[in-house]
Amino acid sequence: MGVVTAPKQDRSRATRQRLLAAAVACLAEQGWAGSTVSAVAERAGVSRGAAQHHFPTREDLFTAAVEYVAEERSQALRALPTQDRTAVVAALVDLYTGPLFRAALQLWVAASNEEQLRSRVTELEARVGRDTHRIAVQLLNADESRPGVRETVQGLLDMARGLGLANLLTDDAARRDRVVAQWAGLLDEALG
Amino acid sequence: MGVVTAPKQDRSRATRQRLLAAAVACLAEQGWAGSTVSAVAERAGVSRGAAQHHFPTREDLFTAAVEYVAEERSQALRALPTQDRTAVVAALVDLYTGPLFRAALQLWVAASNEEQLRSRVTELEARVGRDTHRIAVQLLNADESRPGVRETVQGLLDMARGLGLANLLTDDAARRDRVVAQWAGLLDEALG
DNA sequence: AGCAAAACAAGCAAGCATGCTTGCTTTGAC
DNA sequence: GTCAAAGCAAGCATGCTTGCTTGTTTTGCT
Repeated sequence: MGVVTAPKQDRSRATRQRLLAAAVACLAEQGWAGSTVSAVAERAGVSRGAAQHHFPTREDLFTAAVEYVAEERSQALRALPTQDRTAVVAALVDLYTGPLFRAALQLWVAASNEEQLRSRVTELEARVGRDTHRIAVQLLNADESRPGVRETVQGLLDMARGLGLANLLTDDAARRDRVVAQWAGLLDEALG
Repeated sequence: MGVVTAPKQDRSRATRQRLLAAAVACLAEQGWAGSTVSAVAERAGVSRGAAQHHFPTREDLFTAAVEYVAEERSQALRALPTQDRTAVVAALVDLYTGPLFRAALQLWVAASNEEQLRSRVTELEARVGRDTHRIAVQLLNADESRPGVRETVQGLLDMARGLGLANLLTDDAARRDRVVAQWAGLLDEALG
C-alpha cells in the first residue's frame, strides 16, 4: 500500500515511462503549477484515471519524476566526450540549457516552497551535483590536490548554472558562447 | 480605467506599499503559486477586498510587484561600497542570496510559463542586469576597453547567479565563501 | 460640521484541480 | 477457453482561488 511496486506487465511499464517523460516535459514547458495531472496524462496519451492508477496522488507522480530527472541528468553527464578544455567547458555549460535543466529548475523552485518536495529534490541536487563535479574534474584533467582547484571547478559549475538560469527567459546563446570562451581560457591558466 | 493612477491619500499610498512589500515577501517565502492575494493581503494586514481595491486583478498586483522588485534591487545595487576586489566580489555575490533575489527568482520561473509576465520580467532583468554589470565594472575598476574584460565580468555575475540559485535549497555559505575567495583571485589576475 | 469620494471589509458565484469511487477492458496464467 | 487480476476510463464530490458586488468606514475639502 503506497509502496511503488515494480510493474508486472509490459504495457504498464510503458505507460509509467510515458507518464514520467510527459511529467518532465510539462515541467520544462509549463512549470510546476501548470503541470496538472490532467496535462501530464493528456501529453502522455492516457486518461487521467490511468495516471492516477499508476500514481495515486500528484505528489507520487512528481516524486517519481524527480528521480527520473536525476537519472536522465546523470545519464547525459556520463555521455560527455573527452575533448580539449574549451570544448569540455562548453559541453558542461550545455548541460544547463536543455529541457532537462529547465525541468530541474522548476523542481528546485517548487521544492523551495513545498515542504514535501524539498528533501527529495535536495538529495537529487546533492547527488547530481557530486557526480557533475567529479566528472568535470576528470574531463578537465584537473588536479584537485592543488589548493584552489576544487573551488575553481565549483565556481565554473556555478557559472554554468547561472548561465542556464539566464537562458530561461532570453535565449542568449551568443553571449553565452563569448563568456564560455573567455572563462575557458582563464580556467586553462588556473588549472595549469 | 485599468490605468494605475497615483494615490491621492496617504493611507492609500501606505497600503499600496505594504501590499507590494508583502507580495515580494510572499514570493520569496511561498513562491508564485503560493502567493495568493489572500496570503498577500493577510501579510500586509489588510483585507482581501482592500487588496483588490488597489489591484483589481491578481495580475495587476504582481505586475506592480515586478517593478517594485526591480526598484529595490537597483537600490541595493547602488548601496554597494567601494572596497578591494575580494570584498566587492563578495558583496556582489551577496546580492544573489537575500529575499529580494529569491523573489526575483520566483518571478523568473513564473514568467517562463506565464505569457503575461514574461515580457515585463524580461525587461526587468535586462534593466537590472545592465545596471549590475555597469556598477560591477566600476567597483572592480575593470577596463572594459581591453578585450575579454567584459566577458570576464559577465561570467562572474553569472557565477553569482548560480551561487544564488544553489543557495535556494541548501544554505551553504561556507562553500560559497571558498568559491568567492578563489574566483576573486582569478578575477584579480584576469583584470590586472 | 457636512458631504462626496476614496478606502476598506465581507459575502457570493464560477472555474479548476485533486482525490475517490465505480465500471469496463486487457493481460497472462491455468 | 476461462477466469482472476491488473490496467484503464469516466463521473462525482470537495476544497480553494479568483473576480465581482454590495455595504460600511475613513479621508480631505468646503
